[in-house]
Amino acid sequence: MIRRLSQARERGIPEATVARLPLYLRALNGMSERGLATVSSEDLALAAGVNSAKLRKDLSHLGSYGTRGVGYDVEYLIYQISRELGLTQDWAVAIVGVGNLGRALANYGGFVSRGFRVAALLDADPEVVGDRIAGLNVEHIDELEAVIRRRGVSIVVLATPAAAAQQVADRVIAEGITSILNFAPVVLSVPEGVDIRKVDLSIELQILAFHEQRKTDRMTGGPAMAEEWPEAVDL
Amino acid sequence: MIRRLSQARERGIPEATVARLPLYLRALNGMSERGLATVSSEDLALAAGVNSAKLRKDLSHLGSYGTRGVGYDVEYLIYQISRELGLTQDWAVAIVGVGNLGRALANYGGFVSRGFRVAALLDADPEVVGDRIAGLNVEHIDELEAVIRRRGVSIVVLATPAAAAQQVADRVIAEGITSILNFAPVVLSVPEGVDIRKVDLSIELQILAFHEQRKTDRMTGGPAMAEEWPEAVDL
DNA sequence: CCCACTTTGTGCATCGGTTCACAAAGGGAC
DNA sequence: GTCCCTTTGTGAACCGATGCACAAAGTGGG
Repeated sequence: MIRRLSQARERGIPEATVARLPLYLRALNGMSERGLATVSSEDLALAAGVNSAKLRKDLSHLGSYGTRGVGYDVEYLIYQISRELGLTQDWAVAIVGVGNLGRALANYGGFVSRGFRVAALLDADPEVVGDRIAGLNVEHIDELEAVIRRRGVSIVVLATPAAAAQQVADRVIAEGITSILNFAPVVLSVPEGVDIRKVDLSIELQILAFHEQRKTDRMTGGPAMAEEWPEAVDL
Repeated sequence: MIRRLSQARERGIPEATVARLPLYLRALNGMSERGLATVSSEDLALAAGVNSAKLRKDLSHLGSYGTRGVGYDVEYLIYQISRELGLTQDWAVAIVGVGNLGRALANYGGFVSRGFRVAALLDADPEVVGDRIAGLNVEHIDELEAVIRRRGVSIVVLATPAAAAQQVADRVIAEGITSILNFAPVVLSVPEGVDIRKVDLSIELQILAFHEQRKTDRMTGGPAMAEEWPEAVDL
């Protein structure tokens, strides 16, 4: 008996595909709310802002869930993607660092929506420890290990100052955490097997500035005035 | 006369390289503060969390700024990368949407550090209009076009609710803005030539959840119990 | 039952990015 | 000046991702 299924799904969905699945899921949820029963790859791709061939190939990595001539069943696809992403279980998230950003994250609605639950807020500043934010008590960083264990936290969000991030990371990793979302502007060094995702506002701005400069250069000076640095004559 | 320079720099640094330059810049700034005069690709790569061959290739796209046998001059390289990224001029940034996130962004120190200046805060809620945040007056969204023009804003940060983002984007684009950093969880549709960068907290979490699930699966159930969805028998 | 039409799933060419490995280039000792 | 050591800059192989284009599979009408 030939196990056709495994052909597509057997261990390993491309990373680029994984990064787009949440996008598809969001688009599908919108369609579900609007009462759509099925959707074609063309329409879904449009809503998600990608090319339809790419969408089909992405979905084909999960399995063969479409119907030729018809499209994809919206609810069924939502279920499949959710399951693949692990959103059918719920994840307890701890936010470390309750400054402006940590507060914003704690209050961010889209967080809880699907699968994620803010289970703890921690900070080192005695001034904010004990505050009630988004229905949670802010706890002292000394409690970090205990809180992680007690609440079954499996994802940690770092919203601390840069100087504290590595230290906190080391502690949560020692406690068995292997998934970290880091907002602090530092390169964390972590052992094999720990997943770090980094969100860095100033890097995003710098990338924009690069392109913006290119655009305005093209308008005005142009390529000719490319070499206007002080010294540095190169051949 | 052969223009060897253009070989490397002529129009176009790979996108992947551009995304890493800010990382190098941050590492270099740290070294500069610690008084280091030169740095090898090996050391800089380590500090930035990348492979040294990749670092060298990245830098080679800007020009030939290293010295064989020695390494790179820290200050000089900072200057070159800054210039390439367009950080030698300063950019006026407007933040639209002064909720929790907008407030966090306005107060974020690393923002101003190099080249960026928060020049305006705008919101639709009359409750917050007039508030003073991070030394700025919050202005009403009706003033959007006027403020952009008056303050010479060239980068807009969207921290509005999802429902408002597209509308605000349309307005700022009409005003000539071509660089947008979007925190709202929507796919913006924009004309050719407008650069959008998207930061999406819930997508990052979902990607983490995917990997976390894989890891715990491997520990417990394993690959055998991969097909446990209700209906759906596939061949 | 057959035909025309729609839409998926995928083989294949292509592209951009990463990594290896090494020749070329510079520094310093003698 | 010559030799040895260090480190850059890059050619070339490799790898993953993208997009085209089409065969396969399904629907609906007559």
